[in-house]
Amino acid sequence: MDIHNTELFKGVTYEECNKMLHCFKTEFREYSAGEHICDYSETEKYIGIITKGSVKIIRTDENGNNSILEHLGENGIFGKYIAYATGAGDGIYVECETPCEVVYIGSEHITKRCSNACECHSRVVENMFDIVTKKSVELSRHLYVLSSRSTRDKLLSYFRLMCEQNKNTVIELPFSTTALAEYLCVDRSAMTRELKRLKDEGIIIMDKRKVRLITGDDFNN
Amino acid sequence: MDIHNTELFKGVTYEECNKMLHCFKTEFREYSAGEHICDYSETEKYIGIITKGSVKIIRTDENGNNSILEHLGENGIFGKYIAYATGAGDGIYVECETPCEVVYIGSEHITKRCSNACECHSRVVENMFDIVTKKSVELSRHLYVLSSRSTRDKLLSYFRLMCEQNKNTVIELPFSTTALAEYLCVDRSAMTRELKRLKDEGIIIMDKRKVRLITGDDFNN
DNA sequence: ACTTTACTGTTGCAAATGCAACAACTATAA
DNA sequence: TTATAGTTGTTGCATTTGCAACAGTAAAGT
Repeated sequence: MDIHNTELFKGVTYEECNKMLHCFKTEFREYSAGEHICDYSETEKYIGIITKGSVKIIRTDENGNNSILEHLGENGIFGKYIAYATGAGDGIYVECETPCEVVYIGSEHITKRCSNACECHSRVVENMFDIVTKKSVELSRHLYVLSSRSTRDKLLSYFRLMCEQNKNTVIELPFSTTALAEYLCVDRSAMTRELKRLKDEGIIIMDKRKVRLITGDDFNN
Repeated sequence: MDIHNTELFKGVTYEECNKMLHCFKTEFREYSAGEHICDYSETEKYIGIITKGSVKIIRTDENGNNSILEHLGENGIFGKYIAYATGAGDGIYVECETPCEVVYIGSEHITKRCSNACECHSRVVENMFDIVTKKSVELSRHLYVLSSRSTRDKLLSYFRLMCEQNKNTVIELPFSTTALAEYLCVDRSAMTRELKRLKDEGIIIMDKRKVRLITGDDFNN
């Protein structure tokens, strides 16, 4: 994906974008699968935009256990403004998943205005706010799901959120059930058991990764 | 608190701030305790800064149950850029807690640059990013705590985060234990039971809202 | 001073959950 | 093809947890 078409430059013409990119002194780098891209603590002064491939944001806790905080594909963004909480002995780093290309931009270029006060620059700032806000909503959604006390309710609120987002009563899980259990922070086997109950009780219909929610008001479509 | 001293205008001189405030066409309003300030869905085009008193952000779910998403005191900010996830039938609104004063600013004034390209305006943008990022970190911290599977681990990771933040092995809970249970999304009585166990096992010492974590390496200070 | 509301501590019990372990299956790489 | 790693479904069991209920205390308002 061309950097001109990424979310950060949405609504900006090709020419304007080029001018800005030049003005921003961007850097470009390529990585191969498995490569360590950077430690998150180093990203205090720049953002990275993934224009090709995918990366993982990984937390390593004091005991050396890894957990994946996020998958970022094309158009994904990390670094300044996109922060994660860290515990005491924890480290967070960015790792290349599939061969990828990253464009780096110094964060001061985003906020500082050049003397021209170009209109397009305002647009970039707006876009950056959109991106950050979207991330917050994502976190907030996750929190919303986790605030349910039982596995059953976690599953149901997750399904409901997804259905609402897709404006549909059928959803396709974006990851494996193993990963879903991780997302919901519950034991996988216990979750499978609960899914079985939901199926048996006719509350959901599930086929592979397709899930249909059977609600009281529209069980016939 | 004077609007000039709020986080959004940090690092901006009094005069510059005045100019901007004039340029921004801010609005000012006062509310009395219990008053409904606004529905969160209306805040698509502005932000509100609390210069006096406090407000609550409240979610009402489809069954009419209320839950407090956040308390905001002086310097607190809500509206555009500060988003919350909503479920299907949920509504989110802002309610006055103690008599308060709110300054409203149209969000377009923050991102758009005026023709002067004043330095101070960049500073405001930076500050806004800081505020939003801080919120994200807060969400991320909450998520981190909730990702523990047991009540015990939730308590411990919460205590550890607090200790680290305060650079101390003693913390003072910022809310009642009832509210803590809500924050951890666990049953209050079950949590009290677990706290008792932690005390009995000598892992924590607790007196009212003061908690001391007894770790392996520094049990004597 | 009295009323009311909120907070805290406790307990019994049924139900939910994490954990461990195993087998079947799929996908991927060698 | 075989080997290897990852995913899924299942079950027994000990433990944790939510829930309901009650009593005592603290705080706040009238």
